[in-house]
Parts: sequence; structure tokens; C-alpha cells
Amino acid sequence: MSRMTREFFNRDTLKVAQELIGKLLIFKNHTGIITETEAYMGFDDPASHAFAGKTKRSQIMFGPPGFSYIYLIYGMYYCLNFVTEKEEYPAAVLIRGLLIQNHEKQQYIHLDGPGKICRHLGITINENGQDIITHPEFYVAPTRKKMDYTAQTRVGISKGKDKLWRFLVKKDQLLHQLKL
DNA sequence: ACCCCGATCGTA
DNA sequence: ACGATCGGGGTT
Repeated sequence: MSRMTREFFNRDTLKVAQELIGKLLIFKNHTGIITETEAYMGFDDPASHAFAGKTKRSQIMFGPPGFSYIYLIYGMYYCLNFVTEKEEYPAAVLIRGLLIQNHEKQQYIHLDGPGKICRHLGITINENGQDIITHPEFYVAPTRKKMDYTAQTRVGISKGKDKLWRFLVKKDQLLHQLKL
């Protein structure tokens, strides 16, 4: 199966975040369509974990593109990101929505929220720092589907609220996928 | 050692 | 509207 290359992630983070919408996320025996993303990038984004500089946690964001960045939030939930842009420029895309089909394939489940996605797929801190360009069972793959999306302000942050760096599929597009 | 807070979620 | 739950990062 074809997959996204390192060059796909080695680009402007807003572009990557937008183009990840509608792509497939594969993790072990799970496959889902990405329906929502958020961009965190650069040295001047107060909502980014990299805003405080390079630390033990954020150093992965300063590394090369195409690696997973996973962190624990609120002591309970893991969030999945993919590192973007060239090395030394801190940036990543948070995966916030995933459309998956259950084993009976009769219906879709929409995982709306980064914590729900990791909980359902079984992604923990153990998957932090994985190379999703070469990993055999953890990567992003292209699809034929083209899904329209909208830009909104990012969720759950106290600073950087002005930026429209959240991207999510339009409601009718999602309903179409859900076959409702 | 201590303190504050957080890229969330389920329940009320 | 609120509590759960704990690691990260800054300060003492």
C-alpha cells in the first residue's frame, strides 16, 4: 500500500494539516479517515509545546518531519501528532478526528477528539518518536476521496486563540461518509 | 521540593 | 459547569 513520504510532511504545516484531511491513518490493525487536524508551529505560537524552547518533551517537534509526537494531557489522555517541516523548525499537526468502521463494517464510528482516537487505537507514549515514513504498521496513506473542510480556531488553548489553524471536514461531507 | 497548569473527556 | 489525574516546566 502506498503511503505519504517524508517530503509530504517536510512542508508548510498549515498545508500539511489541510491535506491530512481525508487521508488514511493506519496503526496496527486499525484504519481510519482523518477528519480533523490542528497546526502548532514555529517559535511565536504561544499554544505550541515548542514555545518554551527545546525541552525533553518538545525536542521531537524540532526534529525531522515524518515522526510521531505523542504526549499525555490532563494526566489521562494521549494526543497524536505528526512532526512537520525541516529540522530545527518546531512544528506538528495534531490529529483530532478519525472516521473508522467497526469490524462488522456495517457502520462508521466518528472518534471526535484526540484523546478518544488514542484510547480507541491503543496509542500511548510508547509510540512517541516513531518514524511513520518507514514504520511497517504506523503510517498515513493517500485516498481518492476529496473532502471539503473549514478552518476554525483551535480548541482547548488559552493563548493563540486568534489563529484559524483548526481544520475539519464539513458536516455534510462527514454525513455523506457516514452514509446517513 | 513545590507549585501551577494543561493541544481532554464524561458526567451533571 | 466541574472534577479526574499526573507529567512538564519553571521557580525556590
